[in-house]
Amino acid sequence: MARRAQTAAAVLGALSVAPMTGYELRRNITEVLGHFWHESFGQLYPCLTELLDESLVRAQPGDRTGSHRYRITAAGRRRLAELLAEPPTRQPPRDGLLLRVFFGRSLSPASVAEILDAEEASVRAALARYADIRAEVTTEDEYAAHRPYWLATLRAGELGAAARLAWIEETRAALDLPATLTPP
Amino acid sequence: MARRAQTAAAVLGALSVAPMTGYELRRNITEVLGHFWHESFGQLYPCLTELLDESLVRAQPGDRTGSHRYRITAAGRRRLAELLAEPPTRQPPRDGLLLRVFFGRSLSPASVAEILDAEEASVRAALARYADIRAEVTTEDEYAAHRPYWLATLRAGELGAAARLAWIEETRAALDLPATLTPP
DNA sequence: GGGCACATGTAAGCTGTTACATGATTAA
DNA sequence: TTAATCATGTAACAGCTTACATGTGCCC
Repeated sequence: MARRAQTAAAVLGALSVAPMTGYELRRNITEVLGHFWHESFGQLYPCLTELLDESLVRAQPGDRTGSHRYRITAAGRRRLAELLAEPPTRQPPRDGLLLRVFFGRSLSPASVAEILDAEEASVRAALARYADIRAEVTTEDEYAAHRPYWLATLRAGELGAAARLAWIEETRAALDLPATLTPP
Repeated sequence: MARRAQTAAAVLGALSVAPMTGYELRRNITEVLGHFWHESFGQLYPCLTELLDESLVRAQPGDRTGSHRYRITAAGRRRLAELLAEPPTRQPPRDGLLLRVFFGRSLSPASVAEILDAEEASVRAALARYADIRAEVTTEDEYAAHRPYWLATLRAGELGAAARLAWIEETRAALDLPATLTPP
C-alpha cells in the first residue's frame, strides 16, 4: 500500500466518523490520530480534491463563506474498507535514541545519561496525553460504537510507553548510570 | 538534528567501530543496525564524499582495484560525539497497523483478526532475529567494549516486541476476536 | 565461461516539508 | 481595532527511493 493510499485511508477514515471541513480534518488528524499518525498537510487539500474527482467524498457548502463540509460517499466507504484491508506499509525504522545508545561508547556516560533522561521525560509526557485521551474516549458517548477500537490504539500507546520506561530503568542499571528521581 | 546529520552520525558511528568499504558499510548498516535503523543507500556514497571533503574520514586503497577502505579521523570522532549528543530527530509516527485498528469499525471482524494475525507473525519473526543477534553479540569477543551498548539496543527491541504481543492478545480479547494458536 | 559476491556510483522521478498568500469571522 | 481562529490553498525546495550502469575478482 503506497504512502499516498494511506493518506487517503486516513482522510476517508476520519470522514467515515463524521463529515467535516478540511480544516477540521487537519485538526482531528493532529489531535485524535496524533499519537500514532501524522499527515503532511501540504498533501491534505490535494488529496481531498482527488477523492472528490473519484466521487469518494462529496462537498457541501459549509457554515462560512467559501468553506466546504466534506462527506464520505457509499463508494468512499467501500474504498476505505479496501484500503484498510491491505497490509500496512511499514515505514523503515529510524530510531535516533537507539542510534545514540548503540554508539554510546563514543559518548561520555554523562551524555548517555542525559539522553536517557530526555527520553524518560518524553515518554512520561506521552503517558500524560494518553491519560487525557482515555478520559475523553471513555466519557464521550457520541462515538460509542468506535470506542473499543479507539481504546485499543490508546492501549498500544500505553503499553509501548510502559515498555520504554522499563527499558530506560534497565539500561541505566546495565550501563551503571545514575537513576534519576522518579516524579511523585 | 537534520536527517542528513543523522545519516552522517550512522556512517561515522559505524566507521568508529572498524574501518570498512562503502559496500561493507551498507551491509553492516542493514544487518547490524537494521532492527532500529535504515539508511537510504542512494545517499551513502554522497555522504562518504562529503565526509571526505570535511576530513572526517580518510580513504585508503582497499583490497581490490578501485575499492576504498574508509577510516574515521580524530576530527571525525569529535564530530561523531557532537552529533550523538544532539537531541534525536523524531520521525513523525505513521503506524499503519494502528490506523487500521482505529478505523476497525469500517472493517469486518475477520479482517481485523487477519491484521492482528499478520502483526503477530511479524513480531514473532522479529523476536527470532533478536535471538540470533543476542547469540552473536554475547559470543563475539572482538567488540566486547561495545557489548553493553549493543545489548541495550537489542533489549529495547525485545521489550518492545513483548509489549506488542501482549497488546495483540489484549486487543483480541477486547474486540471478541478468536485467539490464534500460539506456536509451541 | 558463467555466476555470484564485491564495489562504486548516478539520475529520474516521486514525495514531503515549509513557508507563504489570502481572506472571513469572532472575541477581547 | 486587533488578535486569534477558521478556512483553503500553492509553490519552491529539499530529500528519498528505485532502478540502473559499470566493472572486478573468485570459484566451479
